[in-house]
Amino acid sequence: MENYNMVGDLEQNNNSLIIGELRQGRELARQLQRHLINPPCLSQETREMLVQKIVSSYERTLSMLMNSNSSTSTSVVPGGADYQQPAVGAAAVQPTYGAGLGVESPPLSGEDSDRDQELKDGSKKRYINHIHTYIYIYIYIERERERERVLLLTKATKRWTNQVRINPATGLEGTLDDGFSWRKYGQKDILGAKHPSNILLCIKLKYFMSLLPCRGYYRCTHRLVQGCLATKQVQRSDEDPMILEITYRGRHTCTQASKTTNNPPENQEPTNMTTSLLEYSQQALLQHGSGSSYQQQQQQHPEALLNLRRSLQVVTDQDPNHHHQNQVFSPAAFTGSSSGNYFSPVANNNFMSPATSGTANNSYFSNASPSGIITTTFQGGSSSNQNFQSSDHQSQQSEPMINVSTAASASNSPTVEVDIPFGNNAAHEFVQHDSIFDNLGFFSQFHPFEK
DNA sequence: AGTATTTGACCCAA
DNA sequence: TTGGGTCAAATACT
Repeated sequence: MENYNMVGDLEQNNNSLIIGELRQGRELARQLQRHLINPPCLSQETREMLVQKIVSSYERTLSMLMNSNSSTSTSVVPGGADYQQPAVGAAAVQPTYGAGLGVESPPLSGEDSDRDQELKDGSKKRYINHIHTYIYIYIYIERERERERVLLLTKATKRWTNQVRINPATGLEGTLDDGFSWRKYGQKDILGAKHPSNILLCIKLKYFMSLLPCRGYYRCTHRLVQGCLATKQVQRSDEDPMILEITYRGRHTCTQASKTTNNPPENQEPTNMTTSLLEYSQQALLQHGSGSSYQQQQQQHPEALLNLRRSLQVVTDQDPNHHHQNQVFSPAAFTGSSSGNYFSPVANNNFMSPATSGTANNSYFSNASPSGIITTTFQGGSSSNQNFQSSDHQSQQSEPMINVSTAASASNSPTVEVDIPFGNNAAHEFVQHDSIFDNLGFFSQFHPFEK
């Protein structure tokens, strides 16, 4: 009897402690909630301290529960004369919690077994509720942290812009491959754009392949796994539709930053970007000259070209056999980096020979002019322009092959995918050009049915 | 099946 | 209210 009372007292004490811990945890969570919902008035350290306190509180509670369970399972005999059922609050912390933690509960017997089982189930539910609450708080805190990080990135980090000029005579001049892998997460129309955004209107106005003025949003592929917050936006320049603006934000903190020799972390800043691009291009030229990707692409090309041609064939109402120019590309053949729709603007263009290009006319895609100008400018911080004249390229063994494949999104926003396989860094980009074909000279080069 | 892209909806600051 | 930026379900691709 005395022994039971002693155990009961100990249990009461333990329950009180547990309840106290839970209440403290709840209060801490409420504090944190207030500070997260209201405008931030706590430092990151204070928040982390609060979180740590909450975690500690729950850990202590769990520890007590475990102890409580182990002690009662060995010394308490349920149903004893002086055995006191815990108070309502304490019921939530009875030894039966142990079941939820994988700890065996004391065996039940006699008439009280059903009643104890009910208590056990109720306690388990409350326990699970506590755990859920904790998890919710944790998730909420983590989300807030992430939002804060992104906000910081948006407002505080440097931005710089890399501009790539599209030469009407030769196609895209330059690389959009910066050595990093990106994942597109959004696209928006650019308001106030000078060019029509309605694709039907584009067709009426003979804006064949006139692409919708929009901005693509990209983030580092490793954002989720490695928390890399680097982002970039690709859009056509408002001043010059033949210039693509690639605006970068934030440094890469992922493993790419260290692995990508072309773009070491410090070169993510505007000051060194030009140098990086120059070195990058030169290295790419060398890699391409001895690389095996060229052969591979040679083999891919005929089929790809057929796909391209099929996609360009649009039958009109007037003449089913006539290939009309003022139509939209079929999306299917042009999406994806591995579609392999290669055609090069460079002179040395063996892989575009008629023998392997099906019925497509080689002249549509090959151009006598070698690679022209890459205009690289930076905004914010230092600025510089770097022109890569064709002579630079000709001095190399081989020129970089520029894969320009056309693509159309489901939103009727045809895009031009520029895939420049520079060595192993053959990242691809989808770039919006809404007036590439406004220029008839440029248009005529890429349209295989009007020459 | 796993991964990437598209795209309408949503949030928020100006 | 509007526009920039992001989310996330649907879809496409490999």
